[in-house]
Amino acid sequence: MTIQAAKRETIPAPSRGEDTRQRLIEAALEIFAAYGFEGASTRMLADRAGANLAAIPYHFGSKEGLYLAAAHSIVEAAESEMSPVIGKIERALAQRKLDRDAAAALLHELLERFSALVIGSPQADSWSRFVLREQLQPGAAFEIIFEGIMRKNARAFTKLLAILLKRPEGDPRVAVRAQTILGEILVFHSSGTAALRLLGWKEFSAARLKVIQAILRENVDRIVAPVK
Amino acid sequence: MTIQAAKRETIPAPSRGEDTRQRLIEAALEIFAAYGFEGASTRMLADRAGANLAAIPYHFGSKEGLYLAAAHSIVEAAESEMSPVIGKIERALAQRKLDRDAAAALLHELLERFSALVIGSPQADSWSRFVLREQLQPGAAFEIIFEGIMRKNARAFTKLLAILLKRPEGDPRVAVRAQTILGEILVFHSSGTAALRLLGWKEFSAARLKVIQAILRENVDRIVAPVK
DNA sequence: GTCTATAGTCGGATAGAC
DNA sequence: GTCTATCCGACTATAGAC
Repeated sequence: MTIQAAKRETIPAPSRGEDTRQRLIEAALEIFAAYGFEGASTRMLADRAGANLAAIPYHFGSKEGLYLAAAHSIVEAAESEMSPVIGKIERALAQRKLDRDAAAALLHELLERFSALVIGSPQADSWSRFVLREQLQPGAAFEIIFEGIMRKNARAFTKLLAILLKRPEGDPRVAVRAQTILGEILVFHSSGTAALRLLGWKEFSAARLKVIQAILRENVDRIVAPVK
Repeated sequence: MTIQAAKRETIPAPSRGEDTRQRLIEAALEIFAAYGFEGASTRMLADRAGANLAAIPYHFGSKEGLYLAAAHSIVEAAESEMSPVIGKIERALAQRKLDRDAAAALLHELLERFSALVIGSPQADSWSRFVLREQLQPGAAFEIIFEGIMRKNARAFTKLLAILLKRPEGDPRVAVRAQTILGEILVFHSSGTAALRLLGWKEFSAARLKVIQAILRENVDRIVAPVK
């Protein structure tokens, strides 16, 4: 193995420019999520990244270019986080007719992973807020995120749900129900401030995430339970 | 009855200043909801209200003063919309021990009213977005809204839920479940853009609100159903 | 690639006539 | 109370030295 080949396999030593670029994207995720596009100034962004103001137009063309680059980085991160479960579900759906128990197990795994991502991980806090803001005022970044993550995940989720509810996949009632279940998770972010206050909590610790996940699981089991 | 007394009972002829003030608040609800505090400019606000730029500092002291006045107006509107149900629930809780069926009926009424408010009414669209943005970045307006509406409504909701779940009111598992159920409704706003696309809908029409409400009701009934 | 300096724009708020 | 005109600060983007 040549030194060149070895280098390609390990983390490549980032050039100075590439490093600045990366730090700017990380700063952008935090700052845009916290203050919104207009609320964030290029000075804030550069300061947080430890970079120069002029580095933004240099690397990304404009403030908006940096914003879109941040959206892309969310897609990449969410993709790598969710793709193991999504892949497993897609393979299961393609290969054989899923029975109830197998479908329920996959559904639980999907929701647990998703709730941990949305509620638990401190890094994902910025992602959720960024996405939430973009939904409030959808622009080019919304297209990137919707096509990059949401469509594929929702599709896998809806298919599993259709099996459990014994309804055709295209039934709008299945899709609506999928949204309501996702809402049970997302509320802890979109209304997180109010939720924490009403619960008398200071933050969503790991222990509390477990409490939430247990209830989410119970709710879902009851919602998809066969009618007797 | 004197003319003066008659005037007091009908809508009072608004003075020119009071009228401008009111139009500015209405514009503020729309514009701040759509673009956020920083994204909205005083020029946009004045134009939408058909008022002069200088009217904002004159009537409200500053752009922020107008923002807080808009928050207050949301509290008043939500109060008048929800208070009939909330009052009914509070009276029922105070006067007698509620049985399951009565509690369930009140819960359905509360959720139906709330979902119609959040998803259905076109005016409420601005309110929800305004509140959502304020949760993303809580400031003085959040206090006004939280203390003015959220606490009282959540309290009534949680008490009903505690009865149906046969658990003490203070049980965090009851409060968490309350949040998840609210999430089923709120998701159609906070993630409305994505939800509409995934459902293949253009907007939430009255007929579609009915579909959503039917599913919400079914979900809630299953969630609070007694364990067999 | 990174820096300083600055151009050019737009924002919120004010002054003062009416 | 309402208007026009204007100030002043903050912003994004660029130019050009290093």
